[in-house]
Amino acid sequence: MKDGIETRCESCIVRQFNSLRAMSKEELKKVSDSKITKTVKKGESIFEEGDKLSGVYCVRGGVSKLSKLSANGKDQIVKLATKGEVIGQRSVIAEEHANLSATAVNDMEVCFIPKESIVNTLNTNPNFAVEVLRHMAHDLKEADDVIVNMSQKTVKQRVAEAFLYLKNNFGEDKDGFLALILSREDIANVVGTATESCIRIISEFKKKKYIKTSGKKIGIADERGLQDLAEGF
Amino acid sequence: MKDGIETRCESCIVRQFNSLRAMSKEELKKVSDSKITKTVKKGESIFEEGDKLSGVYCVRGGVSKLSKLSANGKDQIVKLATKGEVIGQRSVIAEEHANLSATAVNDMEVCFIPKESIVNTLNTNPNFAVEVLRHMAHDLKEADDVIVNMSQKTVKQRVAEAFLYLKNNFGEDKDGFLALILSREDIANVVGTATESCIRIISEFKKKKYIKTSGKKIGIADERGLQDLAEGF
DNA sequence: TTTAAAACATGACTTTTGTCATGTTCGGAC
DNA sequence: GTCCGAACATGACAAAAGTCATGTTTTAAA
Repeated sequence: MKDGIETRCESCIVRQFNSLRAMSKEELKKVSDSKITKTVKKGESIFEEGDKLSGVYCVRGGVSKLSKLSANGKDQIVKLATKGEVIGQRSVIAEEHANLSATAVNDMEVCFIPKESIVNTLNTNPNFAVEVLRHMAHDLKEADDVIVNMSQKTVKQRVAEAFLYLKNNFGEDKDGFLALILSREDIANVVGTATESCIRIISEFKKKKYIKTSGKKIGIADERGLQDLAEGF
Repeated sequence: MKDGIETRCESCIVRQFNSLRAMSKEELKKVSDSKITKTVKKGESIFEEGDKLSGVYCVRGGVSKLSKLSANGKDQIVKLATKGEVIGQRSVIAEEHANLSATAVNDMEVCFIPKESIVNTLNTNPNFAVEVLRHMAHDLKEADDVIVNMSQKTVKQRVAEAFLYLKNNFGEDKDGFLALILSREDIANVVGTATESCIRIISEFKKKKYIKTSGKKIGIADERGLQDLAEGF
């Protein structure tokens, strides 16, 4: 992780997507003065499970995977955080060590915001607190939905869902391939399965024309078909 | 669900366990004046997935399961809420329809608190907002951990964990049986497996002396053994 | 450009888990 | 007490998923 170019939060577009937009001008100025912009290269870690975080990270660009190592040695990816999302919030608010590790999936630019600015604003600006609460409520709903999918859907259904999720949240390039490129292993870790099983299912989907591939790029060829599959038809 | 006996929030012990303790005397008085105490009999529903909630429910006694129906017709139990917990909070805060159904696992007493009292206090009392935020942060961590367990542990490990969880969170009776009695089907729905698989594993655990049973009561006989099993040894 | 490591891919086999069928036990209504 | 339905239990089998082995292709570094 390396320090990067200075920018002001006040004029940062990314802020529109996250709870920082509920801050007052003065609060934002304080945050901006105390923040540090950093670049994180693909594969590098932002923080590790168990770390004591002294602040949060606002994602300006790139994508981070939030994952947790399980006893069997596999890294379950719990969430993918992209432009506009704030990571590390939960640990800072709960005053706990990080429960998840954050790793750059591709080159990233993040702003580190010391926790004091966040905690102070939380304690004095109810608008901000409620805004953060709303975001957390949303994350919790998503997590609950993931629990249901993990426990009730087959691996094949979950892989299909993962592709639809990637399309809806990260979009496609001009040739119709998913804009976010993940390794087969990462896909397996999102879905919660063995890498080999994941690869096998990708091969099957390709054979059945649900998807197309080109190198490690994957494109959705039959969205309706994938949807039906994910729903269990 | 039936209306019950009047009590005042100000003197309710249950409040100590939840975010209501961050309310001021006056705020609490308003809540107390607007709340309705209800009794819910075992098996009855408090609210259903998709309902528009007009308030939250504070659990005074008994246990509620929060579950979601999946496409395959099974009801995944996402959380068990007990004395002191507030349910429906997430939906009210996010201003969304309920994502989960709440059903009484045994006879319950709950207080319905209209959302206005909650929302007003959130917007004006940062202490309360932060307190709610902390609880939500805790729930989110738990949900993340469940995701990892669901995707990386075997059914056997998850059943073992479920028993340890029930012991730690609901305790045991004088004879060493788990105080919270769940049907085999409910256990299966917590663990995310077929009822038959769950029953089979219970039989196996009994044979191997990890647990003892008496009717539908289950007692932990070898906690260390169950822990090792849950960790994958 | 060569080359070694990592990522991708597939076959063969095992283990885990789900499903269907069937039977038993238990608890409450009558 | 008798009866009925729900919950519990178990066997037999099928399907899903994991593991191990092995080979191929990419990628990135020397």
